[in-house]
Amino acid sequence: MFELLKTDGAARLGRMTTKDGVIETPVFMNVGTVAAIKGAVSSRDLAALKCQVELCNTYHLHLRPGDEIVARRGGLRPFMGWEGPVLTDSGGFQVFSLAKLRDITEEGVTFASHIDGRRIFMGPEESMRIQGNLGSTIAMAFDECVENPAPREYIGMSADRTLRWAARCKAAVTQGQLLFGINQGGTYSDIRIENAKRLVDIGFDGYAVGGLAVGEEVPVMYGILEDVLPHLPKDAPRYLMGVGTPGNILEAVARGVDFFDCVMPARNARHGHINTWSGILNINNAKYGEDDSPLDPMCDCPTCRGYSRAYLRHLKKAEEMLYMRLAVMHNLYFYNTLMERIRGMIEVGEYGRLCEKLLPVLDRRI
RNA sequence: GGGGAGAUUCCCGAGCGGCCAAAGGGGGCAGACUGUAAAUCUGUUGCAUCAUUGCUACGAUGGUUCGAAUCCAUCUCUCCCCA
Repeated sequence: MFELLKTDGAARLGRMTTKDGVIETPVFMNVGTVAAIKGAVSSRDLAALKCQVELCNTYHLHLRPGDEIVARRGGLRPFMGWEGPVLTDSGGFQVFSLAKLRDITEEGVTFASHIDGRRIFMGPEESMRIQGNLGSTIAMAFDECVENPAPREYIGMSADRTLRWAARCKAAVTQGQLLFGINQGGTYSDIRIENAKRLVDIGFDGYAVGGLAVGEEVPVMYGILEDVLPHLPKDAPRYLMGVGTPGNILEAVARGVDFFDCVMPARNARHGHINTWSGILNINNAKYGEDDSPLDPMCDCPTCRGYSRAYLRHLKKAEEMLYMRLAVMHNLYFYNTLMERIRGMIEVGEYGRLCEKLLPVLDRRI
């Protein structure tokens, strides 16, 4: 299962062994919500991008193509041609992102499908059944992700309900699937801590911190991590959901997080923001029109090995889909390489030095 | 040769006496994006100025008017129809 190999301060080097493959942590999971990385990047490409885990979404795949269709193809992994581990998000984030299209009760959430408006009910049992059909390596508990800031009494009520849902998820999870519980509690540390303790009492294969990076200030997020992580078992992986920028990841690893996922590298790439080891480059900018250097001279991803900024900018301006593919591949490679460097530096006990070097640089605009 | 239509800001295109530096697109420039309803969204786009404001602009020139992109005259150029 999960082995903690080494620590460097609060930063952890770990290894999670699953039936679908080994995950070296800290890890960044590459987001393919509908069983596809947006930007025409295939599961085959992912291996060349040092991806370890692909993340897919329960809600989206339940709507289309339908989880039973996926189940009949043997699950997500054979369906999308990815041989490594898959984590499925439970649909809890859609309780937040589709807030205008849903209604919550103790039993679960009724969504108006964003595709055709038809009513979809999803509660803990439904989410577990769907994730079982999807055949993911790791299933996530069905939770309510609440925007920040939110009134204390709502957060308290919601976190309690999410906890009851977590217990129902544990009872309903498909045999052979790993299940991570999700800590909630908004920006209120006492609610978070109490919630974390009770989550640990139920017992999960891993623990996620959810409901962060949804409106609160970044230092508040770091504070919550400092308060909550010490209450989670050391021998279980911790997953900070939906985070974040390279700087966010460095800071969170320094506080003891092992798993990450985020749409940023793919979405930002599609929109022109390119991660480099000197900061964020916006390929839309006119100054790159005749720049013959690669996106990042320090990068050896397939994009940087073959194409110039001038060409990428042209493809972007011409709205050629090749732009997206090349840019998304670069950013994912960057994130996965960042995680590799993080692991390497924890291993040699120099994680602090890596942070000193990279933190002032990676999230800055160039 | 005869008859008709038109020339607007980088482009297309609306406006047809004052509320016009002039709608709306496009393009350009810039910004946002954190468990993806996102190949999306926002701002900006004559010059000068912090701003008030000033200057230059609706093919050209002249005119009518307190006031013209809008009305009149002439000119230049485009397009369509008939011979």
